[in-house]
Formats: sequence, C-alpha cells, structure tokens
Amino acid sequence: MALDRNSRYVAQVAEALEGRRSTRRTATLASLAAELGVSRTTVSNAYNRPDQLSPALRRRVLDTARRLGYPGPDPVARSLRTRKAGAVGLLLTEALSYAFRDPVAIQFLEGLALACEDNGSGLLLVPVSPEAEDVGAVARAGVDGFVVYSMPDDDEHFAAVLERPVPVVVCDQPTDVPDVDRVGIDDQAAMVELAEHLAGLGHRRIGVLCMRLSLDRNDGFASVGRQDSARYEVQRRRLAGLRDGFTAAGVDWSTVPVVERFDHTEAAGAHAFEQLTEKHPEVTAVVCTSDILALGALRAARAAGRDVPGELTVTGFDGVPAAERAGLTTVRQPSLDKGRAAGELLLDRGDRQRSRTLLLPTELMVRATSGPPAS
Amino acid sequence: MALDRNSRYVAQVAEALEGRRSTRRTATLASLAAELGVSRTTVSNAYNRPDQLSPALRRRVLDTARRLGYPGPDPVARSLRTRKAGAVGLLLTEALSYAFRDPVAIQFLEGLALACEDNGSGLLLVPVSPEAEDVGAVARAGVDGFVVYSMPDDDEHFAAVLERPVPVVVCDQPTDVPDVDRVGIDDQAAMVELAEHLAGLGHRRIGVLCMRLSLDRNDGFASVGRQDSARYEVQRRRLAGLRDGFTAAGVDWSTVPVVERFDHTEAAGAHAFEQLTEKHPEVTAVVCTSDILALGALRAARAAGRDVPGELTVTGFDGVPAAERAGLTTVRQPSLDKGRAAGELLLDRGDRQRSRTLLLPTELMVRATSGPPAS
DNA sequence: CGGGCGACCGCAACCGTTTGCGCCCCCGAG
DNA sequence: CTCGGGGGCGCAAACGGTTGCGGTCGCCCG
Repeated sequence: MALDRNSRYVAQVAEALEGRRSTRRTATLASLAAELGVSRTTVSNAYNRPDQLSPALRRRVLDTARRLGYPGPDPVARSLRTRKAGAVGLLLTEALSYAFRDPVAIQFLEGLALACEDNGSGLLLVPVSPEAEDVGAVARAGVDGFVVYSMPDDDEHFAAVLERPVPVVVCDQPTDVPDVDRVGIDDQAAMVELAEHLAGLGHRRIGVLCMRLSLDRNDGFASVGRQDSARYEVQRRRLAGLRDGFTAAGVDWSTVPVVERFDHTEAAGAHAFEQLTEKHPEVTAVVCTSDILALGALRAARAAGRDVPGELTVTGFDGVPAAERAGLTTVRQPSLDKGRAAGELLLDRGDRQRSRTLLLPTELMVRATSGPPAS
Repeated sequence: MALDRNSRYVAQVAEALEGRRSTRRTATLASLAAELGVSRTTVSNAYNRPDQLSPALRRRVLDTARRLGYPGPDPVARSLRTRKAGAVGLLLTEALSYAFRDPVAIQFLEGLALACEDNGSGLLLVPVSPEAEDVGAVARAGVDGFVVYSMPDDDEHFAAVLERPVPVVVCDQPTDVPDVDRVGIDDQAAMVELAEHLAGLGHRRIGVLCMRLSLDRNDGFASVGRQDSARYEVQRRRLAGLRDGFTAAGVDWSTVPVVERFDHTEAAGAHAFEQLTEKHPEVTAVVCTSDILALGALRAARAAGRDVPGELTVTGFDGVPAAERAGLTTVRQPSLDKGRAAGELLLDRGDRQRSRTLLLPTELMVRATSGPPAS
C-alpha cells in the first residue's frame, strides 16, 4: 500500500518534471483541444463544469492533458475572464516583514487568514517599502479587494488602494474614509477607562510612552501640539483618551510628559522609560500606548531597581500574550477578531450596504503592575 | 482608418457603459485611448515606457485618466500579457492560519517576506484546508513561483504545485524532489550532536516527545516502525539522529519510549510529558523534537514538582525566543535565514543551475534545563 | 410516426494589456 | 534638393480562457 502510494507519487513527479523540462511552450487549452479534436469550450468545461460533458470525454480530456503536461487552465487568464482573482490584498503600515515582528499584527493576520481560508481565497501580502514612493506594487496586485491595516493619514499607498475599483476595508485607521468599511475599537474610550482606573488608585503624576506619532523620527518628548497633529490616528485617540480621563481627575494635561518612540520594540520602550524617568523622576505611573513598549519599560524599571507596582505603576495596551505572562495591567483588544471581521466584511459582500463601521469591545485587564502610588 | 477604429472603440465602450450603468463600468485602456483619440499603445506607453512618447502627450494621458477614473492598467490583464504575476506563492503544511500560531513558521515567514520585499514581489498565502482534497487553490494561484514550507511526503497540494510550470523551492521537507531547490538544515546531525551532549552528561534512560509523524492522529506512544515510516521527514530525521547518537552511547533504541502528539502546542507537550513519565518514571532526560513541546513539558515537569535540571533534563529543538527566555537547552536553527534563503533562491533565478540544496548551520544551545542525571 | 426532451458539445464574442516593428514626418547635413 | 536619421506614435497579433446560447441527435411516449 505504502509502496503503491510511493510509486504513484514518483511517477507523478517525474511526469510533472518532464512537462516542465520541455523547452517548448507549455500546452494550452487551445492546443489540447486541437490535439483532441474538440472545441476549447469542451476542454474548459472538463475542468469547470463537469456536468456539461460526458464522463467518458471528460476522462479523455483529463488523460490527454496529463500526457501533454497541460497544467490546467492558466490562473491569470482565468482571472482576467472571470474578473475574480481569488485573493484579498493586505496593505500594511510598515515594511512587509514587520507584520511578522509585531504580536498584534500577527494576531490580526491570523484572524484575517481564518476568514480567508473559510472563503477559500488567498491572502496577498503587498510589498511596500515605507520610504519608497513606489505605489506600483498596490496597482500591480491582482486581488478582489484590499484590507488595509492601520495606515497613517494621507498615506500614498492607501490612496493608491482607493484608486483601485475594488472593495476596501480598513482596520483601525484611518477613519472616516467615505465608502469603505472599517473595523476597529474605541481607542479613546478604552484609554479613558484605563485613566479612570489609575486616577482611582490615586495617580496624579503620570508619564506616557507612546508609539510613533508621525512619519518623521522623533525619539523624545512630544509636545501637545505634536500629539494633536499626529498622523497616526490610533495614537492620537489613545492620547486623547488619557487626556480626557486625567483631565477629569484634575490633572493638567499640558504638564504630563509624553515620550515618543519611532521604533516599536521592547528596547525602545526601555530606553524611553529611562528618558522619561530621568527627566521626570516624580511620576508614579508610566502609561504606555502599547504592550511592547510597556514590557520594555517594565524591564527597565526593574533593572533600575524600581518596585512595580509598589513603587511605580506600569500599564500597556493591546493585551498580547507576553503581557499576560508578565502580569501587565493593560487594555485587551480582540486583535484576532478584528482580522477575522475585516476579512468577513470584505468577503461577505452579500448585502452591499452603505459603508459600515464595526467597533469591537475592549476590556481593561487589571493585573499585577498597577497599584496605588507610593505614599 | 484610425478614425474608423476609434469610433468602433467608442461605440464599444458606450455600449458597455449603457449595459451596466448601475455597477459603473470602470474605464479601460481602450476607452481612455478612444477618449483621447490616440492608440492603446500610446496609453500603455504612458504608463510603462515614458520615454516612448512626448512629455506633453504623456501628461495629457495621465490627466485624462484621472478625470475618467481610470485606475491604470489592469494588473491581471497585464500579468496575462507579460507572463509575470509579481508574487510568490507560499504553501504551508497546515491550514493557512496556522502559520501565525507557530513561532518557527512566523520566523520563516519574516525571512521570506524580507526576500520578497527586496525583490518588490508580493507574497501570496495559498489557502489550503488540510483535510480538503481540494487542490484547486494552488492551481488557481496567480504566482511566479512557489515556496513550499515543510510538507509531508506524498502531499496532494505539493503534487499540484509540481504540476504548475513555475519554479519551486521547498523548505525542510520533502527532500530529494528532482529539479526543485531546497533549503533546510541537517536535522539528523543536529540531533546527533544533542544526543552526544546528553549522553556525555551521563543520560542513558531517555524519553522522547515528538510532533505528528503522519496524517492520522496518534496521541500516544509511537513504535519504532511508526517512527521509521513517518510521513514527516523532518521528524523522521530528528528521531533518527537521536537513535544514532544514543545507540553509539550504548542505548538500545527499541527501549526508548517515544510519545507523539498531533497538535503542536505547549498544552500538548505538557500532556505528552505526563503520559511519558507516568509510564516511564525512570527517564532522566526528556528530549523533545520542538521547543513548543519542550516548553510544555518543562511546565508540566515543574508543576509536578520535578526539579529541572537537577532531577530531570528537558531539551527542545528550534531555538525560538521563548525557549531562550525559559533557559531551555535546545538546538537553534536559523528559521529567518531559511525563509530569506528560500525567497532568494526562488527569485534570483539568474543562473538556472541544476537543483541546489542549501543546508544552513545549526547550533547546540546548552542552557539551564540540561544537566547530569540525578545519581 | 411525429413531436418533444434531454444530454452533449461548439460558436463566437469577449476579458484588458503588452510589444516588436513599421510608418511618417521633420530636420539638418551635404 | 536629396537623403539619412531619429523621435513619436500606431498596427495588429498575441496572452490563455470563460460562457450565454444555440445546434444536433438519439430516444421515449402517446
């Protein structure tokens, strides 16, 4: 049995190789039809509409195809005719490979992949160089629609996506793009909730670590002006939430130090933490707009001998697995569900409604890195 | 003459527009040419060969395109004509979404993505349902080549890939497929090295936890016969390496218990550990064929009150970040480099050599979970 | 024996571009 | 005035398939 299987496999492979080896152009639907003495329609039907021709003929077609090394209808030609590519494109903020470095992006991707595989459609990761003006890659992508993940405002690539006559759904940002669906969370409200938690614990002197606010690198303190004009809406909204929450608790936001980091890594978080606390040793709570930054800050705090949460509170945002392991107080957002919802929104285009926005719930996870300020 | 031709296009387009006003037929190269009173060639050149027409006309073409909402040449039609899709397909062992759950796969993907973005080509994740016989997805993928990641022997999807007249490079398994490049590591030698390390420490009574050996679920002990006939070559080779290494140290391999798990999760590793130690409490070292399993085993061991490495040695394979954090003794393999190398092998097809195999180095990482057996 | 009915298969019109050449015309040199 | 040359643009043949319909033919039923 196993032997049988193997020999069949070997034969199959050899045959495939032979087909490829030949320098002559690979067989086409037409040449196959000619060889068989039937019409192209019939050959096409043999592959796509088996009920349209007799089983005997169908078998003959398929056998001859195998003999001639015809690999079946060319996917590109088929796509051209049917106007379906069988794939959704994904546009990412960063370089393509970044998607696999950020745990939140990975979760999102997993969800999106789930939706795709349910639908039987592929997932095309569109190659974008962050600095390259080359928008060609998105114009060249053969896809039935785009999912856009967390793009800054006024992005060229995103503009190129909107140019394409295919449906688009964005995740997180930008918001308020006419005629495209969107899935996200209420970043601002989530941050208000977190702020209330911290204010309730008694924190009044806080510091903030946030991700990149605009496309220019600014590894340092971010003025209120810079905060308000951030090109990354998500960061803008999270900061706004903090502002609202702490302002309500009597804190003058303009006195709150906000340290920005261009790179989104734990190392960046650690370094930002040092920068913050060196200049503002009085802060009792360090609020980070992402778990990655918070984990870095946490590490740096403990490396500096600070007791967390006894002496200092550290919080994050996102709810990645590592944050849970570290006992980090954070806001959990359903990243995987966002990905799946984005995919479904794009693919389940049964009821072509007016543009919808889907806001998923978040959850404040109070864990072991937040406590009342040291008295 | 030209007018005649043009008017035909005009009529054609008008007709199309009238037929589908509701869905607003998008402009085409031809309709744009008709509107401008130039040939399709010229419009095409405006996009692809700017030096082939006067700057003034080019500008006029582009402006008119914008006015008409022409999104530029259709990617699919272009692909058909140029015979280039601008994307590489990726075929995975598991369901598409699994790729984002396994740290090793993620690393591989990151490397592959790096190679792709360097080359400006997209990365198409081909949707495969593990159980579905539907091979159609790979036949339908519009790509210039395939990267195949760690497929079992005799896989239908892989066979379908070989059918396609495009270059293929496989990662890890299967090996020895004629005419396809391959990148991987020497799994067997790496395991021999690990075995020698453990044997050198004095371990003679060992137990093994391994990943899925075949497509049928077998969560339990795996006979030597099952080990030898495993459909997953990587697992087969790793076990063979252990066998070689420990046999050389005087161990009778047929007495070594090997526990198999279908699912590749920490929970599975933990459970497998319990199953192993319940039946074989005498083992002094638990060797796992992956870090994930090892991390689960480690957790289970400590939960059971076993001192690692004082009382028990646990080792993994792969060298994922979590393993480093946990201080796990393991074999590090360059997963990211494998991905990048696979991509480069596929894309840098300058010298169409005979099929190459690229074996990357591994490194034994002796850390804090291995030590001499308790006396 | 006529009519109707499936089962099977082919016609022909697209799908939207790219590209190797060839043509035309204007311009400067001889 | 002739002639070579080159810039600028168009011709027409692919590229490889899909599909709404319509045609043919054997067979069954009344």
